[in-house]
Amino acid sequence: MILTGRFEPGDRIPAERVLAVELGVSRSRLREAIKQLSLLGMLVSRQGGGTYVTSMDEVQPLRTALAPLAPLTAGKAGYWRDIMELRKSLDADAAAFAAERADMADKARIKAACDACSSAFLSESVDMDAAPTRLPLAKLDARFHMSIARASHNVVLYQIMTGLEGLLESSISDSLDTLYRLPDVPRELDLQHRRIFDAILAGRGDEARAAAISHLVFVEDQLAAIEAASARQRRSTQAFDHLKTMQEARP
Amino acid sequence: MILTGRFEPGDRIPAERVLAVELGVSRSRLREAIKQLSLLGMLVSRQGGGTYVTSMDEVQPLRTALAPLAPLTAGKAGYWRDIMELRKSLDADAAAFAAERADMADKARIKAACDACSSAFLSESVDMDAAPTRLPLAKLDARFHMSIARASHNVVLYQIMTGLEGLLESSISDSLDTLYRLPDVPRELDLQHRRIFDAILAGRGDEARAAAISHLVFVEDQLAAIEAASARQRRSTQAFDHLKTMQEARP
DNA sequence: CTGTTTATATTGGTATGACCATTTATGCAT
DNA sequence: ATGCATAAATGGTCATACCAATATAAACAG
Repeated sequence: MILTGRFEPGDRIPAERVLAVELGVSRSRLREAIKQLSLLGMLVSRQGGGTYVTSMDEVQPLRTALAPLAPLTAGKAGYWRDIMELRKSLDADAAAFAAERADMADKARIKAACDACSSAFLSESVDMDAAPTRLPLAKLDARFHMSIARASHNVVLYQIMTGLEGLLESSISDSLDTLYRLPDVPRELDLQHRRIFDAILAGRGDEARAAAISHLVFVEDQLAAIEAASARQRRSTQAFDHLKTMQEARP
Repeated sequence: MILTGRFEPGDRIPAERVLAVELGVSRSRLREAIKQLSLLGMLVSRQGGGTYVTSMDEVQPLRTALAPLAPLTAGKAGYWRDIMELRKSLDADAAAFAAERADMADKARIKAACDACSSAFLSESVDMDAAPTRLPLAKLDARFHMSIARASHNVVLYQIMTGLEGLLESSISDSLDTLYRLPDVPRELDLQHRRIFDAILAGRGDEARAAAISHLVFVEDQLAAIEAASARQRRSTQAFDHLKTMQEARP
């Protein structure tokens, strides 16, 4: 029905009880179908409010479809390395395409996201936990990259990068939080962001690509260092526990 | 429960009526949850048989999750161009990583897929519709690229490429079928495949990357030509119909 | 007449019980 | 032990009722 145009994005579909009799099925069966479409992000239900057709422009099937799978990857070491490995290519493409195709609205969005990152990154050092309304730094950073992906005018690329972002976040949210609290890292990240943004603004695709790659390499290295440190910490703790157990066992 | 290891891949989970009381929810609610996990490919139900946990090794969440969404992309022109644009990067990465990391089993799989393509491509010209058991050429071609993706040892890359393959197929299956029936195209495709395979076998990453890119560019060009031709055909047919209508209207 | 508050109706979320179709297990006769 | 018919188990569907959140309509105060 959505495909045939009976329901436009944003429309509210008939109530379950109504649609069920219209389709000649029970409400249970209809609900199971709606659940599936909701999982794909095509429908969204609000209790008491109704069920609405998602705007296809902003449907993010990858993200929504992958979300329930995230726990599977939480534990896996190396999973985030796979993601970052891909992002080096995808972000590079996105930056290059954005440099070639971004219109004024795109550039404005990128600038806004970049500025938001700057102010957050640079003010973080002075007033630590200031406004609770402010988004987490990781979210702002992700938003900047997503604005570039959107400016690439490649919907598949945009959706995949959105999905990967969600996966990465659920995979190593702790390390991501740590990343922005390292000394001098926010300043460096902001510099790299500006370099990418300037290249896109100037329409220099190759330069944007190179800047994106070096940015991702930097982030990857930092994350690797954080992971290694936390692993070292774990081993140390375990060793200490072991030692304590031995001492207690010998009173 | 799957994550905590209570249910191993291949196990049969308790009956709905049993599991529902164990979890303290109604059977309807449990069924909706099972439907979602089934959509993700983690569970598979057989009426009368039971519900089983899918082997996580071969779970292809993207493909299964995106399948219902495919019709949305069928009509959109330019959608396949977005996909191909990405594949140029992803296939290049996959080939390069495969050249660096493929073990003997990987190489054997790639060789098998490549040989299957060769025999199918080259025999097609002599005996058209020979064995009905033989897979469509597009499937064989896709399998070759997937074997490379798997050899990259990057599970995220593998899943994304699998998903994109399914999307591309459902997006322009007609044009894909036409592609392998063009004169001299199968021979050229096979040559390019062999070039990629040889580079991977020899462990030359850069060469594999370059071969993959030029291969994708070739395919993209051919598909563009096919699409353009079919569009021309459509316009011509419409014009003819219009003409006929005018003539019939003036008896 | 207007804006606010309250009451009612609508709607999604859940629970329960029943029945059907298919598969699997059981038991009987050979 | 084997083969077949019957019974049990299991997923698929339907119908009904009730709960919770929301939206709409009615009532009310200004």
